Amino acid sequence: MAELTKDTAGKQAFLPLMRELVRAYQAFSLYDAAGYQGVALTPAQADVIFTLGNTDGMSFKEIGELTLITKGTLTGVIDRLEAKYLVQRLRHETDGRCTLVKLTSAGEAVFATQFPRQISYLKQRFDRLSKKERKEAIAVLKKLRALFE
Amino acid sequence: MAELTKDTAGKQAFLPLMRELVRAYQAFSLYDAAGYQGVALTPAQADVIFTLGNTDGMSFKEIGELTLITKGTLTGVIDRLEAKYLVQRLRHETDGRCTLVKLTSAGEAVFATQFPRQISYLKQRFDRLSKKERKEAIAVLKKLRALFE
DNA sequence: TGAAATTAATCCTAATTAGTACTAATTTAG
DNA sequence: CTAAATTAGTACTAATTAGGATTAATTTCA
Repeated sequence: MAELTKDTAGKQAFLPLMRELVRAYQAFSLYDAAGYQGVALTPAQADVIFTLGNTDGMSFKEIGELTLITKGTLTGVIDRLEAKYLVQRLRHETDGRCTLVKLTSAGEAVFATQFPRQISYLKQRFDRLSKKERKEAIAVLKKLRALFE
Repeated sequence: MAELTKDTAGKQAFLPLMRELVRAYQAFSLYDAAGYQGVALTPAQADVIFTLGNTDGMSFKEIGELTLITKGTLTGVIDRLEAKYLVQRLRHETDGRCTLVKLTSAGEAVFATQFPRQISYLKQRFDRLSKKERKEAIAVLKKLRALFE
């Protein structure tokens, strides 16, 4: 294949696939975010609450790995959750570098009501796919993800 | 199906699919963003430059529809591109409410070099899929997108 | 042991994002 | 024709994002 130019670059065969990936994710993301309308949680905050639910707390590092929120951002997200008394920072028992983040009882209560609520909301749409379709979609998405790792 | 609780919600069969969708998009997005390292363009700025390339300019509204950047954000993105002398705001001929955004000659030059560069960079990975795999992936992504519209 | 390297979190900056309110221009209707 | 509704863009706020510098604590290893 010859070098691409500004005129040929836009005609590459992979571009429709790339656009569909972006559109599919964005459609999902908008739907998900709409589920938090009227709840006093942003998607990032809900992600943290849902990650901490049913656990005894996690370090920033662990939360970051599970939610894919980077450290600098996470400090701010936890700050705002702490200001709402939904999580608390605790000293780590053995490693003084770590901070343990844990749901407060108010945070547990929010988790207990909002987590099932959001999952039900998402389930409405995802359950329109058959088991076979879900499996096929997972296989395709894994293949796509593997392209970039 | 009974009401979900905080204990059953996390066990829904659709969740692995949802996670794969998020991970696949994020892997792509990180790879794409890495392609702009060392170029003085952010992904959003590049998106606008690439959208305006090979055109005679577009209104904010048109750019927003194509890039999915909302109007409030777009004002800032265009501000920064204008500060770099890569685009210019022009008065719309017939509709005084519109502003026409157009690449400057510097902007055209950036488009002519960076657009093929980024497309080649993305193509390296996407071309690891066969034509058949791409078609299958598009079909799956369209089905996913349709769930949320 | 003690210096060097690593790790965890915070602080800071610049940019993007959504959303609301606002101004100006245009279009629509009565 | 004129008042009302719509449309386009800007201004502003709060939150998220990445990335780099910094500080404190821990681990490694010579």
